[in-house]
Formats: sequence, structure tokens, C-alpha cells
Amino acid sequence: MATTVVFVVDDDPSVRKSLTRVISAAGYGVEVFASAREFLERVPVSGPCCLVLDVRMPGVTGMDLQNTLAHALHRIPIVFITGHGDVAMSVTAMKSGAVDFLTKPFASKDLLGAIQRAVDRDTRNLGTEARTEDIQARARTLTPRERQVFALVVTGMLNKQIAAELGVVEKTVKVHRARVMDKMRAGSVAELVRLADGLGVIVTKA
Amino acid sequence: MATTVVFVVDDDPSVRKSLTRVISAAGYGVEVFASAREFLERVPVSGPCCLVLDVRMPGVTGMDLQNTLAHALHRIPIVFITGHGDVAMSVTAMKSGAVDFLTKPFASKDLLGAIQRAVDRDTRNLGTEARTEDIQARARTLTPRERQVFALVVTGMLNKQIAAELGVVEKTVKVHRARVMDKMRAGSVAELVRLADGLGVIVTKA
DNA sequence: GCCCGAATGCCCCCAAGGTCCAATAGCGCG
DNA sequence: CGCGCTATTGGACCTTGGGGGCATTCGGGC
Repeated sequence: MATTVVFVVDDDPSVRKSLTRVISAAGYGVEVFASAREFLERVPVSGPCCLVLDVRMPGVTGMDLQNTLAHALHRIPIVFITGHGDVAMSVTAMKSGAVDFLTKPFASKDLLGAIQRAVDRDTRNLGTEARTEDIQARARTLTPRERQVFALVVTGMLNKQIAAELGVVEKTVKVHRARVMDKMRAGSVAELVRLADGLGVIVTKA
Repeated sequence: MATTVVFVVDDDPSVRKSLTRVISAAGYGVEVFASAREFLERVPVSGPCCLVLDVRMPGVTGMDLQNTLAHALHRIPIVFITGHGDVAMSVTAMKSGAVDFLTKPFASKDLLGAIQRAVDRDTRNLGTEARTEDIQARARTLTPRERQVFALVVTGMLNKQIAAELGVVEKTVKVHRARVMDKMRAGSVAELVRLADGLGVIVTKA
């Protein structure tokens, strides 16, 4: 599988250097950027990853970058690092979903721990995202009518009820229903229901 | 419905007094406690609520209380307030699920905003919790055999397959299945699947 | 004019559900 | 120790629902 890569954005060259050393030593791939702008130009695309981000930088700050990414719905987990952090700043960052907020100087193991949590989170996100994407792709192949039948079937309605609802004959519903099962690759109503619910939000825990 | 109540735990009487004034003025019920211990003795039970908690207190600190509540699986949303907070402390609190972390002095509207978010969160939690509780109660009325059939039915297996799996005849499965539908109050397989998935973990997002 | 989505009719099979009935085993209670 | 209750199982029979196959029709769009 693709190597897990950690993106580092910090304006201080010496910090970039030392972070690179520590992070690569832990077995991650590392890519450094001197500014948020530079990072945005090569927005990462594939594989599990996370972002180690300096809060205070000239121009676009780390917090700005966090907001930008959030607005773009780009959910890469962020670990903030900063030399001069204040409480308000850290709280804002955490409320916005940051994985951690470290103040320099910090121990390597704290950073690596945070990175690991961030990567884990991203891996999980990628998993559910990929699944949702897959299901949506199948759903897109449905014709409008099939979509309607799909929606009604997963509510547990009988063919005859669906037929009445749509103003058609039962046999017609059966045809659409069969196509839905086929296109969605569901072997049973149970599977179909899960696929439908998965289009909203899934979660698999404990 | 029950009034939303905000619990305040702070060792400083004057702070308790002013917080009570501000919070009641916003229309919430308020209950104050001088220490974590005092709060724990009368753990709140019903209705939507939240906890405004001072970090620094003699004896059991706010953070200690947060941990205690977390271990007791008592998920009351916490808004921290503190006079002397540091970044590490605020980050730890936020990672542990705190809703907000305010440093004195803070504006009333910031506190009330945080409280509102906390209460909203609690209301949602109570909702999903009540639902899960309800479903589990029904599931508890199932006999062992019915539970097995239940589990297999929601995977989409046919009665005959379930019968083979359990080493019984199809008719027997039908009987159990019917009882399951009845006890779980499911009108269709679709509903049953949703109930089953709800027993794991639900999530309502976006 | 051809292809596709949609709608329908007919026939048949299998799955699900329900009714009535019956048997066996384990358990608590008087 | 029987009595009653519950869980589990099973059989016969019937109705309803789901699904497949095959053929036809109709309206759009390319």
C-alpha cells in the first residue's frame, strides 16, 4: 500500500529540517512546505496522511489554512505546533477539529503520538468515504423511476403499496425493484437498506 | 418539558453568584456546587443539561471531574472556565470532549454561546440514547434462539439458509422470525435491519 | 427509424407469514 | 412429585408477496 505521508507546513527552515528528521525516523513519508500557499498549490490527493501545521506564519496563518481546508471540505487531520500559542487560539483550533495542538518545545513522542492519531483518523475517514463514494456511484446509474422505487422499498413498503403510491401496477414496481437490486448489487432487502442508510452517514463501531 | 438546567461547579462564591445571575437571565435553570465532590453526590439525572466547570479547584480539580464523569460513561457536556489556563490544559480538556474552554475574563455572550452549544449537544445525545435504550429493551425480551435468528435475518439470509445454519427445519425459523418481528415491533425487514444497526452505533451528522 | 426508459399483462416458482395442532424439555412452585 | 409455563421444535395447509421470463406498447431523443 501507499506509504503514509505527513505534510509539514512551517516557515522556519530549521524547524522543517528537524521535523523531517524526527518524522521520517518514525517511518512516515514527509513532504515539507514553507507556506500555506505552497501547500495549497499541491493539495495532497491520495492515501492516508495528516498535516503538521505551524500556527504562526507570515501571510496565510495555520488557522487560516485550517479554515480554508474546512470550507473546501478537505478533511485532512491537522496537528498544530506553535511557539507562542495562547488558550483561545488552541481552543478555536480544537473546536475546528484539530487532532492536537502542541506548544514548542514538545517531546518527539508527543508529536509522533499526535501524528499517529491523526493518521488513524484519516485512514478511517478514507475508508468510509470510499465506501460512500462507491455506493453513490451505483446509485447514479439508477433511472429516476428506479430511484423512487428504491426510496420506497427501503422504507419497507410492499410492492403493492409502492405501486399505489406511484400510480402504477404492481408488476411495474417489480421490474424497477429488480433493476434496483441488480444495479445496487444488493442480494437482499437487508443489504439494500444498509446501502441506502450508508448514503447518509455510516458508522461502524464496537 | 423539563427546564434545561445548567450545573455550575466553582469554588469561588462570588463567581458562582455572578454566573448564576448571567445564566438564569438567559432563561436556564441553574444549580451551583462549591466542589466536584458536592456535584458528584447529586449527579444529575434527567433532561437536557450541561456543566460549567472551573478547572482549578482545591481537592478534586475540574479536569479530574471530567475524567471521572468520562469513566462513568456519564456524558454531560462540559464548558470549562478558568482564571489561569495554559494551552496544554485546554488542549487536554478539548481532546477529552469539552465543548469549550473559556479564560476569565470572558464575555457573557461567549459563555452563553458555549452553554447553548453544550445543551444542544446533550439534547441530541439524549435523543439517540433514548432510542437506543428503547431498542435494547425490546431486544432483551428475545429468547436466545430468537436472538440468533434475529442476527441471521438482518444479514439477509433466507429462512432455509438460516435453518441450515442453525440445524433446524425452515418452519421453526419462521416461528422464531415471526416472534422477533413481533417483539421488536418491526413491520418489515427494512425496519428490522434499521433496529439491528441501531444497536451498534448510530450517528447523525451533516 | 432505432434504442431506451417506462409501463403492463400472463404464467410460474419460491419465499414469507399465518393458522391449527402437537411434542419435548427444563424450571419453579405448591 | 405433578402442574403449569416457556422455549424450542416440527408438521400440514393455505394465502400473500417477491422475483424471473417473455412479449408488447408507447413516448422521447439522437
